[in-house]
Amino acid sequence: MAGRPRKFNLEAAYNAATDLFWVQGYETTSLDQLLLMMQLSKSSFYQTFSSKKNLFEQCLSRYDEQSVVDMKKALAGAPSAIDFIRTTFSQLSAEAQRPSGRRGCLIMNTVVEFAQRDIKVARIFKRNIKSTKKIFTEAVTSAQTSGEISETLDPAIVADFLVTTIIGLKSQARAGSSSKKIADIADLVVASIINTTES
Amino acid sequence: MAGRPRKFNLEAAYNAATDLFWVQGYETTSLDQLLLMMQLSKSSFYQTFSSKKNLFEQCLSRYDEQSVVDMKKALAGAPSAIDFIRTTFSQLSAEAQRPSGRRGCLIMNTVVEFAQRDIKVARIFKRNIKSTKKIFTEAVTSAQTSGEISETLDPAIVADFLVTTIIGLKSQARAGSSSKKIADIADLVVASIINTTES
DNA sequence: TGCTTTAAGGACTAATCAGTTCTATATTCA
DNA sequence: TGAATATAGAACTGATTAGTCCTTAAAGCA
Repeated sequence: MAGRPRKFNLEAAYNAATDLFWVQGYETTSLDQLLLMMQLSKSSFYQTFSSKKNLFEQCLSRYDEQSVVDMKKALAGAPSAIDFIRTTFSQLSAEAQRPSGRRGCLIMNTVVEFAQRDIKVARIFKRNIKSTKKIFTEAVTSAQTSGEISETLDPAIVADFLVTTIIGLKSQARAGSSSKKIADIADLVVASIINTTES
Repeated sequence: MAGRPRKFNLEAAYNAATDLFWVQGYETTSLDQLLLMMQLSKSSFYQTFSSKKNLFEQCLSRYDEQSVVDMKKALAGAPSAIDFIRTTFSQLSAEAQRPSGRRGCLIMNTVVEFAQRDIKVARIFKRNIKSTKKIFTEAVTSAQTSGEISETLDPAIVADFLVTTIIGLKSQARAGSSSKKIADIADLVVASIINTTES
């Protein structure tokens, strides 16, 4: 057993592919572009990833997992729950200053591109939304306990509201809205959940 | 001069094309699908619309103009500015019950698909955002005068905030979120701008 | 040395794509 | 009637697509 070991960096190849899909979408990204960016021959590509579609699904899953890990880490490391929320939103405007922050959300981009017609994509989207919502629900509940968010609000709905605004803000970033504009909106979002009572 | 008059309905053809692009996006929609839905021969298609890209740009422009006309009409016909805002958001959840309400926003879908790489698309997007924002700014200012929204808030930022949440909610609708969920979030959005003070 | 696997590259397939060209027919007005 | 335009349909082009196949070389381990 045991043959020649893989020469290229699998992680780097996935990242290169993800970056391309993230900027261009699935359909618009050609195999040639992938091979170029991933620095792979066609042979190595198909031996490792089977197909363009399969690679894409793996990139999506990895993106999902990574983003959830990042958020959990951010919540766990934050001084308070409301601080986590505040930081999450202010990061959106900071990131919008770099091209990499103007790619939107890979999963939302994909949902827009594929809409209803791909079950695997829909599954990954639902999993990601569920995980994200859970983290924000925890944060909101915690902020309610410490009195920063009104207890009259349903934490699940506030979480959905926050996720919705993040989707909107990331879309705006992809569309080219200024970092300043995104910062202003983000501030209003955070202020609104702090001051709002009764659902 | 004067030859045989056009037999097919131009308006209906545009609408059929727009519906297809709206659901599927530009790249994924093939010429064959367009000819089928528009009920046109290839000859008539190219004679009338020149190219797939040109038709798409016209569909986008028409969508932009129509949506702005609709919003202006809604604002003008509403009992009050805050009522216009409330109705706009409750319509989002009502529409999400029908498949036609789960297509998202054609312009935002297009921006996600094309991102930075198409100037004409970017222009239409900016025009639409500007018009939409202007209408909401008017509504917010009016609601501030009548005391329903705090005068400490910047109407331009509140307008941007509302546009952002609409984008987020329409994306969620396209992604398949339930009408109930959208209604809950929409209610929170409206409540948040009514109760929030200081920007 | 053999077995196994990776890698690189070139040739190729089969499908699909938007768009063009051509012929024949239909319908309007002057 | 005749000029002008619309319609229909078929044939075709040229480019691009993802994916397969095959050959040759390299690199690991037993």
